[in-house]
Amino acid sequence: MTGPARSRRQRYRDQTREEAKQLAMTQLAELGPTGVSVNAIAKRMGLTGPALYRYFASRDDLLTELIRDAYRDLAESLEAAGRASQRRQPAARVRAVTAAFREWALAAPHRYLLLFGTPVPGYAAPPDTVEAANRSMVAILDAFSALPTPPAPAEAGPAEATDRADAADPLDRQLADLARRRDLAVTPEQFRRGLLAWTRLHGVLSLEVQNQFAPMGVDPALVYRAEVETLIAGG
Amino acid sequence: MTGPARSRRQRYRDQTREEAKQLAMTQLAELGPTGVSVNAIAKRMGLTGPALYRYFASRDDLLTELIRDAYRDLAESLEAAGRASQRRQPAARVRAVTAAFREWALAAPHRYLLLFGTPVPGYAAPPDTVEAANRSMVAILDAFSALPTPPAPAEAGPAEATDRADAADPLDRQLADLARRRDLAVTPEQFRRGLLAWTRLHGVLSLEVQNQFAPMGVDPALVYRAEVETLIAGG
DNA sequence: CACGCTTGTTAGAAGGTGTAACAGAAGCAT
DNA sequence: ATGCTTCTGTTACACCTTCTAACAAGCGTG
Repeated sequence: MTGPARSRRQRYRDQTREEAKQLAMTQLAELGPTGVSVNAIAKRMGLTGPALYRYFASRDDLLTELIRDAYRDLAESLEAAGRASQRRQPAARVRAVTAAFREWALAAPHRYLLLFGTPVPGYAAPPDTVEAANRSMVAILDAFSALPTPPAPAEAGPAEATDRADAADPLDRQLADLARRRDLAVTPEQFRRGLLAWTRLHGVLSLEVQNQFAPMGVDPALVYRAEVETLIAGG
Repeated sequence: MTGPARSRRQRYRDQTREEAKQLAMTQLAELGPTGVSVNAIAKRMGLTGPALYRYFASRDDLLTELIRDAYRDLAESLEAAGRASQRRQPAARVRAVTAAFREWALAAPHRYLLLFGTPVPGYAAPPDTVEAANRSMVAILDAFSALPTPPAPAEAGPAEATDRADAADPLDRQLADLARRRDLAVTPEQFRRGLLAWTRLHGVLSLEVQNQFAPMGVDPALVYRAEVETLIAGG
């Protein structure tokens, strides 16, 4: 679990980096993404500005680190919620994981926006962040894939090929491909539901976190709940 | 239609402001929200930095103006799509308006993120922007309210009070209140569907605009279409 | 002990926002 | 037309930012 016995210096270095990141997060919360200033962080740590550049190559590098951590933290929260509700009914699991998602977002709205809001300056997300995003996606997918397949409310033909689902819809075909490529044991229907969960819940949270519901007098919690229940019911 | 015969100076002033805003938008597209620099804009206009402060009180003021314009433009696009499809079937109208929404977002992703991404610095949205957001919301709501009421798939009791919908669900009650407060002639069910359209479509667009679908190998257009059709089918 | 890597310092370049003080042009009134 | 006022643009400056360069001092290790 613990690292390979870091040297005294390494430990101190890690500690300094950690402290800087923590201060950056509070600065992010207080002043927004543009308010994260290497200089200010350094001063609060009792250092001069340039000293921090021994620890982070640039301001972007620091932000990337925050994003990386946030992704990891989100994935761990969702996975933990999944594990904690492992032995419960599928619907209860879905409720647990989706609730964890919302709680994570509301616990630190700026952090949520760091991941899903505007990318900061010109800023291209490093490739490992997309992998991290996938971990969260899989956690949600996982919870949803335990649900029974929805009744499929008589789409076109009643006895039409539901089993030969691959070719039916182009989206289903893409999802089947993707599942194959990533070795995920989910049907396209399950994948579709997980994906829609992802986009729908994000839709609500993204607006909630930015207070876009408040002026409308609508309680975001109710909207979120409605979406979750709709998803559980089948889509 | 045209203003009250602005004076020569006023016209020139408006023209200068317009030019600055246009340059700001291209700067926004090229460098992101933090790249919008009053100084750089002024220089590109053949002015010195401080000169532009005669036209905009601050950088935030300029950004607010861009946001205001963007909201207005979005609302007008949606309303135009609604008008253009006025005499078509309800489902076709919904497809037209939602397509207009997506096209508007993709035509200028940075502009979309200006409205629905991270609020720029610390930045509090001026009150008139929320009103502008509502105009777009109403345009979408309008398209959806022409759809036939969904079959309501046997919720709890079969013959239960669907007419007395107010008290049934807290969300429906909030929506009914809101509709009353704003003099909107929509039922809670219609309102609910419009609101969900808003959040769901935003969910897809928000992720698409930030290329969060690309690394997954999923075509956002298909996801969007799926959401639209689901909404048309009843939610 | 002595050498070297790491960490910290100050100085400074380049660029940003925004204010102050001033010069000149445009509009308006007499 | 002349004069007054207001608007527009200038330069100079204060203060902030990121980030590099050059230098000093400390820690760890051979």
